Amino acid sequence: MIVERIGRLEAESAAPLYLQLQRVLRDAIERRVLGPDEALPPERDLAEAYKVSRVTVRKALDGLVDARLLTRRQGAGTFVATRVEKNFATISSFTEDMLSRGRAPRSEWLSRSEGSVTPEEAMALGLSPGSPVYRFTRIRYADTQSMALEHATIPARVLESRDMVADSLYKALGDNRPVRVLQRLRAVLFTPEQAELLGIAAASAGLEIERRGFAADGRTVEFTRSYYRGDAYDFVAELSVGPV
Amino acid sequence: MIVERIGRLEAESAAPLYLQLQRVLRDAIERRVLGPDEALPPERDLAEAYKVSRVTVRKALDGLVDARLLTRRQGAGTFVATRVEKNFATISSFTEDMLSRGRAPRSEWLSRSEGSVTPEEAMALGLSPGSPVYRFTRIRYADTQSMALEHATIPARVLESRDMVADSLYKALGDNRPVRVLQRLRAVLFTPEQAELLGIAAASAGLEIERRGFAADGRTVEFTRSYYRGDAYDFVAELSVGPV
DNA sequence: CAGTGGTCTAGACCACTCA
DNA sequence: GAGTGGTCTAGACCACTGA
Repeated sequence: MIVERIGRLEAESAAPLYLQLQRVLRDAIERRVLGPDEALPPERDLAEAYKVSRVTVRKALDGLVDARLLTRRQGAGTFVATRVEKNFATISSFTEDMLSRGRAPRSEWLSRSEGSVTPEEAMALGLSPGSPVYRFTRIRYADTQSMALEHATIPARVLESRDMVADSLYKALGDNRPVRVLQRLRAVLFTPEQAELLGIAAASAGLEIERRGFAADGRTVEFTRSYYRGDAYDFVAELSVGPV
Repeated sequence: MIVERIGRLEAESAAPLYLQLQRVLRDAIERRVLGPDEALPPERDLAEAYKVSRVTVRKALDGLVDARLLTRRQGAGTFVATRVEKNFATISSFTEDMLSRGRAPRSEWLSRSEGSVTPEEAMALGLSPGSPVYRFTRIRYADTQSMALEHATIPARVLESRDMVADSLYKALGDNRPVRVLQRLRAVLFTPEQAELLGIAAASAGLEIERRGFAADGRTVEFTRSYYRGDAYDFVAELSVGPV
C-alpha cells in the first residue's frame, strides 16, 4: 500500500538502506506524489512497509529534515515542507548558476597559463612555495550580457591539464570539485580597465567575490577572485545559527 | 579514566543523554583538553565509560561532526578537527559581528515608528495587508567610523513595544530571534543622501544587503535592508553542496 | 486516550585502516 | 588480524498532539 504509492527500494543495491529509502522519499516529494504539507506515513508504518527498522527510517528522515524537505512535529507527524525557498546557498558554478536563472552562460578567454604560486596564492591554497598552478582569466557572459571578470588559480595536481577546462571549470575538476566554499564579498568601484573589459561605464559599482573551494578530502582546490557587475548580478546567501 | 579526562555528565539533568555527552565533548575540545588532530577514544570505549549505548555516543558525535569540530575516518578513528575556519556564516547581528571583529558597535537613531505594512513588506514578512509593524532606521557605527545605513521592519506581534529596542534588535527579539536568515547582496552606488548620512564621498560603492530572518517556529520576524560601506565592510559566506 | 515523534538500549555484522 | 567507524535490528519507554 505505502510502497506502491511512494516507490520501491532498488532490489539489489549495495547502497545503505537509509540512503535508498531517502532517495525514494525524495523522489516522491519531487514528483509531487507527496504534496506540500502532506503528512508522511508514521515512522512505524514506513518501517513495516519497507521491512527496515524504525531506527533506519529515522536516519533516512533525518537527512531530509536537514535538507528542509520535511518538518517533524512531535506528537503530530512528519510533513512535507512547503517549498518556499529552495536550493539557496548551495554551491554552484557560474555555469550552473546562470542555467538555473534561465540564462545561457558563455566565456571569453583572456588567458590560460601555468606557473608557480605567488605567496598570496600559496597561502590561500595551502600550497608550498613553488608549487605549479594553472591560471585562468575570462570574461563571463549571460546570454550576450557581460556579467563578470574572473581570475581563477587551480593547483596543477587537481587538473590533468590546463586545456581540460573548456567551458565549466567545475566540470573539469570532476571528483576534485569543491563541496564547500568560503566566499568573501565586498563592494568596489570598477577600475577603468575592468569597466572597459566588461563594456560598462567607468566608476560603476561591482561585487568583488573572493572564493576558496574545498574538495571532499578537505584540500583547497580553487582560489578565485571575481568582479561582478553590480547592476546585473546579485548574490543570495542563507545563514543559520552556529553549531548547536 | 576517560571520564576523568574529558568530563562528567551532569548527574541529574533532564536533557537527553546524547546532548549532555555532546556538551561535555565540545567543552573538552574548546578547553583544549582534546587538542587538534587528537584521536578521540573509540566509540565503544566512550559508550562504556559514560554508561550509554554506542548508538547514543554516535548520535552525540554526529552533531559535532556536522559542526566540523570532529572528523571521522572509517577504520582509523574520530579526530578533533584542526580549526582552520570557525564560526563563518553563522548568524550574527551587526552588534555581535562588530564585537567579534574587536570593534565597538554603536547606533544613531534616525527614526523609530509604528505603522501598517506596505505591500512589499507584507510579501517579505508573510503578513496580511494592514498588519501593524515597527520600523527602525539608524546609522551603524564601528568605533567612530560609520559603517552602514539600516532600515528594519519588524512585525508588531514579535516585539513587546518599539521602545524595547535599545542597542541590539536581536537582543530585544529574545526568543523570536532569527535562527535562519536569507540574504541577498548587491553592489550599488550610494545616492548623495546616503553618502551624506554616512559622511563619505558621493558615488562610492556600497553593499546593499536585504535580509529576511526566520524564527525557530518558521515565522518571518525581520525584514531589513542595509547599505554597507564598500570600503569598510566585507561579508563572509560559507556555502556547501546541496541536499545530498 | 490513542497515535505520533524523541530517546535509548544491547547486540550484531560489515568495510576499512594500519601495524 | 586487531581495532575502528558504518550500518542495522527489535524492542522499550517517554513526551507531546489532537480528537
